[in-house]
Amino acid sequence: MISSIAELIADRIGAMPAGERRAAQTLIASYPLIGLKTVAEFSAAAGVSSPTILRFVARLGFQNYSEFQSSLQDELAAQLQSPAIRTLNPPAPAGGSASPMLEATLDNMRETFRHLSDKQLADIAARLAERRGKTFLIGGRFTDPLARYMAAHLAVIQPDVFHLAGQESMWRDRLIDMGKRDVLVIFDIRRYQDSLVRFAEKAHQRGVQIVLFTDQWLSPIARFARHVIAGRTAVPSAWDSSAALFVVAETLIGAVTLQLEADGARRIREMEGLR
Amino acid sequence: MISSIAELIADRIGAMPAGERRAAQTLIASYPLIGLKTVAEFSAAAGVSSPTILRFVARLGFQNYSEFQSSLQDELAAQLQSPAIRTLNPPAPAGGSASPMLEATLDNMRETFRHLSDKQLADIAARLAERRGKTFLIGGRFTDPLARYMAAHLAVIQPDVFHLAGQESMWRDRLIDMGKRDVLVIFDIRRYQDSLVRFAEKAHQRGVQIVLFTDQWLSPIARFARHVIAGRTAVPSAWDSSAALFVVAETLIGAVTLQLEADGARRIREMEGLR
DNA sequence: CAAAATACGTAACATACGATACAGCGCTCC
DNA sequence: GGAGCGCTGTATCGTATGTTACGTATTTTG
Repeated sequence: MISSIAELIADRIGAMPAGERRAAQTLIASYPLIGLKTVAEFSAAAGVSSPTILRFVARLGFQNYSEFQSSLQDELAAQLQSPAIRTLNPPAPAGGSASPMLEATLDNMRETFRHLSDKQLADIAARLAERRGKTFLIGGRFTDPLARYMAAHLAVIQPDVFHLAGQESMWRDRLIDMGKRDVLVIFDIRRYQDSLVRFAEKAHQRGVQIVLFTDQWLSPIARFARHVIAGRTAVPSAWDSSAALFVVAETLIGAVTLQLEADGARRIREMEGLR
Repeated sequence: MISSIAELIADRIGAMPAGERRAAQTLIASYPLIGLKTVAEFSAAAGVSSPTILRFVARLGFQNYSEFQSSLQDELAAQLQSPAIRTLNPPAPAGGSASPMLEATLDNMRETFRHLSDKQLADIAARLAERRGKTFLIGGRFTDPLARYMAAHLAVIQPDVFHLAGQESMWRDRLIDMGKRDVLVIFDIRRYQDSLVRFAEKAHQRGVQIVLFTDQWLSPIARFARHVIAGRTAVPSAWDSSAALFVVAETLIGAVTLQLEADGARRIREMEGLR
């Protein structure tokens, strides 16, 4: 079975005329980047004319050049997004690694943090630590526990931390307490909940700064969010995994704590005394 | 020093207007592929207009969109050519790693699963899937969200799943419903809560099978537990990490789901139909 | 060796793409 | 509360790009 364009080329390169073969070889040599550039650049790199390139992609079975490029991009996307399948060769059973679930989860975390700069985390932590206003947290059907988890920790080290629980109508009543100085932390992954989106929109209209934890496809709430954390959620299971978001949440909790300690927050010192 | 566009964005995202920030977040979320597509596609994905995308790349310092795309391609080329240096973010200065928090968490997970045999997980999953009795879940101050998370999932695929919330006196009243056929899942890490220990003991006396999620030093509840999952919790932070336990929980959820599907549970089939 | 078929490049064409001008809007700051 | 500024989207324009037609070169075959 042929799963990549590279294989497809290898399969048919024998039946190609000279010019197209040069195109094929050029593409393989720096796969797949040349294929993402323009026809003119591709043809120049291969030392042939533009039409030859087009005939080449046509011979591979594509209707036009765009379709060919889209395929390459999809392939690249699949590679970049799932590090586990990055290598063409099976990824070294290395100890026969027990759980594919665990492997996927670890990859998700690495990927999530790869797309998350230290600076971004520091910014969010600073915003949460800066105690001008209140902090609200809320989550969706399966992610609300993450909101609770974060709220439980933050509430220990600073005042005015509220987890929004219960019915939609209950949160809506809290909107009236929210303003520009406040922060709303929302967890929302597929399938995105309309109620949350509506709530986020209203909060946004009131000037509340939103920190969104979502998946890589971005909840529509991203539209209103000041900060977006996009975590990987794909695992070999019937469910999506929130583990990567969980780890980001823990990291943030740690950063906020550190920040407050550095600020010499009296609350922290008092707390130590109480232990 | 700034070596990748991703870093450049992270550096300047704070100083961007809302629309451009959405562009930035969209790009980071599926880096760098969206940036290789057309302006129209990029803008659609970000939910903004084309000019906003162009202003975004201009703000990053590029003369035009092509120059921006070329940079992305060069970056990608460098990345693809040397598979060893795959990471886009500063590739972990050998030990000093960007996020020691992440490294510690990943280690914790590997360690946790190393001490956790497949058979043990399978046994617990089987016990949870075998639907003779009820399933109760409860957690401590910071771990209760984990219990909620697990309950939220299990409740979807099987009946008689209850999360025990609220005051201690409230759970105690539920003891009367518990018997030999039932399972109680408890999350308890340092500092172990007396209330939970007392509750576990009483449940144990009633013949309830206890599945305990705890840390490597083992909560006193381990004494009464049928199954013990000991997760690593140490991280460079003021708090302990529950991430490893979280991943075990997700793994179990997946395993139970699979088991029930295999059993051909009618509920699962009906659920699919409802989607 | 001749004639036909295939391959390839040049040049003209049409489309879709990036770029720009402009107007409406919201926000901040007096 | 009003004036100014900055941000964003709509509509338009010019152009770079993919595409096609056609003529020449090259190879193949009888």
